[in-house]
Amino acid sequence: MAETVDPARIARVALDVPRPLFFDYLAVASEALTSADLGLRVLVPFGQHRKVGILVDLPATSELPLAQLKPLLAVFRDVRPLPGDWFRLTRFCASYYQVAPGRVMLSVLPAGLRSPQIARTISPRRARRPVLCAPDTQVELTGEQAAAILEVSGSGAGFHAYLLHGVTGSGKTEVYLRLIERVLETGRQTLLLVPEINLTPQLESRVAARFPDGGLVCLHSGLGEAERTRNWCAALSGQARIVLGTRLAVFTPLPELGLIIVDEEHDTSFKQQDGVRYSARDLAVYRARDGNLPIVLGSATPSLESWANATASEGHGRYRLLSLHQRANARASLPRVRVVDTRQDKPRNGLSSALLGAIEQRLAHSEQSLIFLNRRGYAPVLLCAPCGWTSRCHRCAANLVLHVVDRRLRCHHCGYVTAVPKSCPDCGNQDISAFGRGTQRIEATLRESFPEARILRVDRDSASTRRQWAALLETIHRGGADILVGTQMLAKGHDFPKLTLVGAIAPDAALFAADWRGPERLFAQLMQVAGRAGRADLPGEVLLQTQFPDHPLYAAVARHDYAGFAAAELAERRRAGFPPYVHQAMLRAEAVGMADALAFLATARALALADDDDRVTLYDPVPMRLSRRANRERAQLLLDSPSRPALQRFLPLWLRRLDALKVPATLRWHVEVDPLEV
DNA sequence: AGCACGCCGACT
DNA sequence: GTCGGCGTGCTC
Repeated sequence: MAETVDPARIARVALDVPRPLFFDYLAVASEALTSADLGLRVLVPFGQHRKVGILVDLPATSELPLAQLKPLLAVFRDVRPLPGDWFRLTRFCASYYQVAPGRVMLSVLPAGLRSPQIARTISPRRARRPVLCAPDTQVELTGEQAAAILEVSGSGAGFHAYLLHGVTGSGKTEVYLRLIERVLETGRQTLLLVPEINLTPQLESRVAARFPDGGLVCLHSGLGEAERTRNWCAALSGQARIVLGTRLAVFTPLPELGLIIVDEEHDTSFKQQDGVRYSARDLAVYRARDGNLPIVLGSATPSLESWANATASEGHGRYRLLSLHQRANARASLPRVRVVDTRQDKPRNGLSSALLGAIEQRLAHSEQSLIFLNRRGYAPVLLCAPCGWTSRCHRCAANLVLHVVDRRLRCHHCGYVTAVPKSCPDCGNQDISAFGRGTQRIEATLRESFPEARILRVDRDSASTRRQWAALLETIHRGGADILVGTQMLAKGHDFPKLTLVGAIAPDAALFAADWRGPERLFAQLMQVAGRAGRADLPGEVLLQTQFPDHPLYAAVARHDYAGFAAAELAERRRAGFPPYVHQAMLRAEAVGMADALAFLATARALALADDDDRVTLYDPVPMRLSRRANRERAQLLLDSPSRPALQRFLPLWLRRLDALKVPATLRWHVEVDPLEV
């Protein structure tokens, strides 16, 4: 029975619970609430506990009798209320990604504002308005850069999405900086999203250097809880003028937001992989449209989704394409890419004679080489040839990787570590051998071939902490290494002035991977790592070792032809019915037994009723590619639709039916919209 | 998600 | 007789 009372008697509160519900409380007389208080944090009794929630409404009536409502315990007024556009963003995120709104709203708050202890007073940052420093006069803009800046800043206010496609070294960052400068001049804030700040510390220092007192704050997981809270509050209060952050920063409240930039927009780390599975890039586009402001997506190798949006024929010009073809430093030319046919030039221990020769040349000239291999460890598996035993993780459907550095076998999926057996556990044979190659093994091979060279391995094992990573970077910049061996960690935007040779040892694996996004990722990786070679006045060279020297992907890399690659790949996607030509969602289940997981998915599939939209297709449940991880069996069910609205309408109806299902206690399931890993 | 309440096996 | 197993169900 609904009761009607004075408007401000009932406080509707969002809480971090998995159900799509808000909870009603009684406002206490001493704390009169008005609509100006919507967006404040409140403390409420919830079950046996107290929880922090967010005041989302002051409804006239409640679904529940008033007698069942508990009173609010406190209303926090230490920071100003969350603004209306923040509510629209979090609610859009909740509905698009099929998550409870309260979950989104509370999980994106910094920990300091989520804690149920009475919030400590948040010490204000020193309040200084930005003082703009003069633009670097040494930096001469290229014509393309100037045109891009003019187009973005000349379009006036209002929503425009731009795809800034710029080859490595073409000066995308300078374009960002000039745009930020103009936005600051108009008294508005900028949100600059980057993939992983740990990997690109130089962007942070560049922005800080350009706007030395420009109210720059960073938001990423490397910050302590207190600092993150402080920076978040500085953004909300308007003190911070530039927010530089990782995916979570897309939710930063910015009352005077005037521009959003997403750097390396193709990077998969913009997609949150657990909890609320959102794409920060896509939410950023929503946010720009909602706020009626420009957004710039920048990349040397845009995601095919964005590229399609920016290509007149495909995306009907939804995004405007801004191209930077020239390198900003005119003397620096693009590296020459050479394909090494490993059927002719058979690699010994992974390295072809062409590559060895090229490294030797660089050593003779005191230049650096980078050997790129996306495989950590010494060897991906240990093998007993006589009986066929292989080192397998007993908790995952994966091999244990041999790490020679610490004489251990490691599972890269669950973290299991064990000693290297002295003999085969099955047959006792003493002669078990390392099969395949990882970074450690290549490093060892290079030490044998070039005993006098200084070799540095850079992967998640050698740079597991921020400090180690910084130390490695410092060594590289100092010229303290002749040969770098590393994974894609090394591919991210770093300038290594003396680096003139890049060798990709085994790119073929990704070429025929089960994942249809493999080629897109491989192309981006190769372009990115190739971009490390030959800056300044030293010409660079890239060697790709492959058994398929005529493959169009490598030919496109050699021509530095992103557009050609993208057109071919999009044609293939269209033919095969993959995104961006269909929209996908993935229902995933994990349980102790595979049968439980598959049975749940089969039931779920049957719950799609005949009267549901027939433009939504549900495929058969299948075990995931890594079907067992950390002793949990995993399976998934793919859904797709040529119509995004049709899929969006179907999902909540369907998920409500799934919620009502009784499932085994150990079974966990979730749905992911726009999944990246299929 | 927590964290209750709620009905069946081995212990003092 | 009780302690406690974790199977369902609610939290305004």
